[in-house]
Amino acid sequence: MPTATAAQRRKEAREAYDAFLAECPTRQLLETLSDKWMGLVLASLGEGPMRHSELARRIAGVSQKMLTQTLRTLERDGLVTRTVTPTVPVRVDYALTPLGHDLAPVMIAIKTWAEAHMDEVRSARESYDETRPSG
Amino acid sequence: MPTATAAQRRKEAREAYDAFLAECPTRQLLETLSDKWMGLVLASLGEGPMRHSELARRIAGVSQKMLTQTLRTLERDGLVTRTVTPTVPVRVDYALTPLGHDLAPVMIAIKTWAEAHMDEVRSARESYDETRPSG
DNA sequence: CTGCATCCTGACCGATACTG
DNA sequence: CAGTATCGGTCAGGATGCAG
Repeated sequence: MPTATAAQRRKEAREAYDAFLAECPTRQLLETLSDKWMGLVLASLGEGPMRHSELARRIAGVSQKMLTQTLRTLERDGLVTRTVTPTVPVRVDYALTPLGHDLAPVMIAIKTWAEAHMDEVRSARESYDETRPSG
Repeated sequence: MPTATAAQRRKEAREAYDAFLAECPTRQLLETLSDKWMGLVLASLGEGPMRHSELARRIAGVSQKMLTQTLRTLERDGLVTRTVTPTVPVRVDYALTPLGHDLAPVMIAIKTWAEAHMDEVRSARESYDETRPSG
């Protein structure tokens, strides 16, 4: 079809997606991105490539299992590359792909927002809890 | 201490918060914001105030329970206002607070990103799954 | 229409042990 | 060091029924 360029088709596809619809695949992607550790992992890797153990140290409280699971999902979704160096012991490096680099700033923005507005949220909570101490 | 203005103290507090630390309250706030329906609710209300039933319709697949729960959290955190009009039947309107208006664009950005890059993620998944069909 | 309480299932996630 | 597998407790969250 000579009139439909790749760019045009991409644009159409983009407009067809709507995360407000339950059946839309973007809904599932949005939920994946909203997973507990996604933001922190992406924010970490946004600072540069890291080894598995470095990530575990950077992101306090994440279990080895959850970290691996999160990284696997990110790898499958094309946001992160996994590079194994077959030394003894093995060394595994993770880095953002171009797609991952595109997303990372957005995830970092949420983290930054949370850190910047924590005080306001806190006082809002205090007001709310005072208003209804018992229900 | 006369040299520490309110603005300065606020700045210091902001710098002291770090979501990478497990004990930091922002970690919990980040998890709250990452909850399943937060993004979609904030994105909806970013378009303007809405009634409970309107939100339920806009956000396909959300249960009444989860919607109420999400809205309560948002209200408590000072991101959303809840206005009850004591008609029969009751009418309840939700709207973003200034703080909510500050956050909404960031949440919308994630939703938009997901919709814009769904195709790339999809093909990344296909490649990944082809590479390891049985593990 | 909006919201609360209850029940109940399944998924998430941490702990642990084992492989390369 | 990095990853997989298994077990088990916890809890998110859907369904339902009732209230204002």
